[in-house]
Amino acid sequence: MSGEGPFTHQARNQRKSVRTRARLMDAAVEVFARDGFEAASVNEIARRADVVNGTFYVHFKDKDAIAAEVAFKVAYDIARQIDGAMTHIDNAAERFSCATRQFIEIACGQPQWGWVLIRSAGYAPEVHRQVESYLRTDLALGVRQGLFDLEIDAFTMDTILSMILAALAARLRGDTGPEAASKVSEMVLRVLGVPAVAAKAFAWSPIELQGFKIQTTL
Amino acid sequence: MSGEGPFTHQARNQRKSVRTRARLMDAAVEVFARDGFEAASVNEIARRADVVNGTFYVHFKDKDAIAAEVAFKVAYDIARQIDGAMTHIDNAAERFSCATRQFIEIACGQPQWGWVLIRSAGYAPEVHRQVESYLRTDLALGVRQGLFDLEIDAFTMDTILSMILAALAARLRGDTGPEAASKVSEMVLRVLGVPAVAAKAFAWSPIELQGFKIQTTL
Amino acid sequence: MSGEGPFTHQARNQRKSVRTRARLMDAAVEVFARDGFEAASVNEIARRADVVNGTFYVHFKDKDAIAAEVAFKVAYDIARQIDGAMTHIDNAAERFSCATRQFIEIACGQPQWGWVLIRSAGYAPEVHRQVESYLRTDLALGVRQGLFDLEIDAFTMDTILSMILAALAARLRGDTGPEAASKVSEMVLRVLGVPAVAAKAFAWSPIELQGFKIQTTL
Amino acid sequence: MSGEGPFTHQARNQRKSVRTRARLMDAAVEVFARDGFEAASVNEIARRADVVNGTFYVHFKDKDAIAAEVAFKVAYDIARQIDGAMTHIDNAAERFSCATRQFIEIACGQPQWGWVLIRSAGYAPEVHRQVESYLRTDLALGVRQGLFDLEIDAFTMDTILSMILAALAARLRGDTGPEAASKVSEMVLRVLGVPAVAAKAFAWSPIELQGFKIQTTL
DNA sequence: CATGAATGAGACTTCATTCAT
DNA sequence: CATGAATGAAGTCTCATTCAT
Repeated sequence: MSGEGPFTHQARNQRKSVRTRARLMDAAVEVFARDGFEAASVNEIARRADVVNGTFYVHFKDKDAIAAEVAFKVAYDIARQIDGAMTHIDNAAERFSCATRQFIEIACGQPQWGWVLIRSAGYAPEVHRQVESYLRTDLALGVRQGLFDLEIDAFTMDTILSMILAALAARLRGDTGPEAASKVSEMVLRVLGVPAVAAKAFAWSPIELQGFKIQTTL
Repeated sequence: MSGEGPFTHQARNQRKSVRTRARLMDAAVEVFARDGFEAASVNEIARRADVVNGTFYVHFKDKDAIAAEVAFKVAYDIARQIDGAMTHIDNAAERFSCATRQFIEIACGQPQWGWVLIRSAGYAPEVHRQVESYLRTDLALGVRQGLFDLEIDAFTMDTILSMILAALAARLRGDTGPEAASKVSEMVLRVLGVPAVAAKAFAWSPIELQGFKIQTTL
Repeated sequence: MSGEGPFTHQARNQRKSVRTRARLMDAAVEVFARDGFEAASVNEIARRADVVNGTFYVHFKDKDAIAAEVAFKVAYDIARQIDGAMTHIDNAAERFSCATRQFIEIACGQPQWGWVLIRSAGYAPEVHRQVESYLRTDLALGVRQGLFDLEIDAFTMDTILSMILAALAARLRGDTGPEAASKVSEMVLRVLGVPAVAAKAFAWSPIELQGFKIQTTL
Repeated sequence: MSGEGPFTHQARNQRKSVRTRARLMDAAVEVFARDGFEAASVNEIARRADVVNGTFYVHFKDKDAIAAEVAFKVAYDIARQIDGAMTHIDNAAERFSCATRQFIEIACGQPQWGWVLIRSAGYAPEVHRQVESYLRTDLALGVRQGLFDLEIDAFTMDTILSMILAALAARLRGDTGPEAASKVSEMVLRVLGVPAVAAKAFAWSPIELQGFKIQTTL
């Protein structure tokens, strides 16, 4: 067991079964992040959780089960934190920019969670759909506010999400610095029809990136 | 062997060794496209190529080797064809739009090649870099022509490529129709700073999509 | 727990420990009957008994222990009931025919018990020996009465028992109807030396098949 | 590898693949005979055949596949040998008695093959059906010859086969001596309606039990 | 070159059983 | 007594890879 992951931390005062389950989930995050779903092995997850092979199956039916649960929890927690921190922002462009930048920074702060989000597309597509639904709310708002002039359909959502995830991946790979979040925000705002100058302003405005800790819900 | 794939076709008059190699590559395209790199098995590739598994290793060092070669060839051939068909276009926005739309349509016409391109990110990153270098030429041209106002750096390239591949994937999944190519072209042109009206014009202008056949080079 | 099995029924007014044990035995009957001894799992037995797997080992040393006990009780109860219902019959051929036919019908009425009897040969051979000892009494009587002319040794017993169990299995599989009991009775009586006409008469005489309920003894 | 089994012997001059396959089949006979189908493990079969685990799957799809093939070959070879040795016998009672006695003795001479035949009921029912079909020919002949007066239906066949296999099992367990074959022949002939004296005569007549070697066909 | 049998590591999964609570 | 989490051995099966022919 390499330290204590977020799930384990959250479960520290619960009964043993819950703690073991949490250790398995933290281990799964690490393994899925590093190897991807296909190459990840239940054995490796169990080893990292410091339990024997068979214990895994006491808690999860199979690899798919833990993968889905992990991906969902990761997405949910990040989304919830971002959302909670933006209740006071009304302008859709600002909301979008803020959410995107926070999303990327939070995910970078916990690189394994970031990779899980990126890779979950293959095995837990509902996670991306959930992220899209969060995004879509603000984009639709922007259309109503007259800020955006692009039709927000499934294809648009898909494309925009792929831009954000590409930026996240570049950050996680170390190919780019923290400016990536603003860069991709600016690019998306341009796509949405925000004039170049305004797009730059929204995307690069100083925001207070809350030093969110990953705080899981079980 | 299910018919004759592009590589096999190209090798039809060569000596046996070359033909076997080509059959293995066609088989690999099918298998990687269908199963992805991890889930693909050498045995399955060999079976589809109508050779025994040992023969595989006469021609390729391992699974990674054939994967890289296949992805590279696929990307190279598609890029070369697109490029060759655009020698007469000077306007960078027009070139980009044309290239993107043709790229997507060609890849859709040979869905397995399309999937290989998308999935190769994981196991043959140099393929994406090559595609990017093709794109970059036109984007840099656009900047020189004063059409684009975005700095064309590695991050920008990466993001734009992810948009195009997202559109291709949506097409291949059947989530969208042929309009996806123009849609994503328009979105990228907006990103690049082309005014909305002009972006729409470039992206949706009728072009003659050459009925390119996949024609491989060995 | 699917309803209430015979053992559970019998234990309904006893203290909890006894009831748990009975539930495990009823569950074991179901599982052994359905899956056979090898394929049966303690986990499955416990699940059906609505206890956790650890509880199993409070009551039984291992799988063999419950298997033996279940098989023994099943055989004992059926035999006792048949025997009790024949106190008024003196003729050995009639006794045999009656016992065989009732045995098969009772076991068919509770198919799981039937399968346990058949399959117990593999893991609880003493059960068959017990059934044989019941049979042997009547066959020896028949010899003394001059009805049977076959030496009643262990081999004979074994063969006759296999005939009866084959008939029971055919009934349980649904390969044959209720006439199987009389058919096999007739066949055995022929083996024992009863003239064909008499054998037929004994085997097919109407008897009142008591609607025995399975009533267990703990 | 404990010596050389019949299949291996037969394959001794064939190419390696055939020999390995034969070794696996001989090993499977041993393991199925000793443990039964359920308890038999592919690992154990491979170990006895002196090949590694994975080699098993080069030759057989799974445990069912080798079990079915082994059971079928065993039954076929024994039946063929018995049949070939009785071309000169016309009387059905004599044929039946001879076949039964030879069957038991041959199977006893290769105890593992005997156990496979007995146990194959559970996993390769077609084997028993095949044996029955051999038997049925002679029984039907007996009816036509006026020797037997019992209707030869599926249930009758099933019961008679169970008698013969019970005798074989008793022999294999060592519960009885060579007289078991004649004893069970006599019992079956009585079932079939042959008068007691004649049944004894047929069943105990001296026959020359060919010292058949198990000789397999691949 | 091509064959194809063999390998052996390793993946997934089940299960009888133990033991601290 | 009952719980139920944990164990670890064992089993099934796949697969990349090697090598003698």
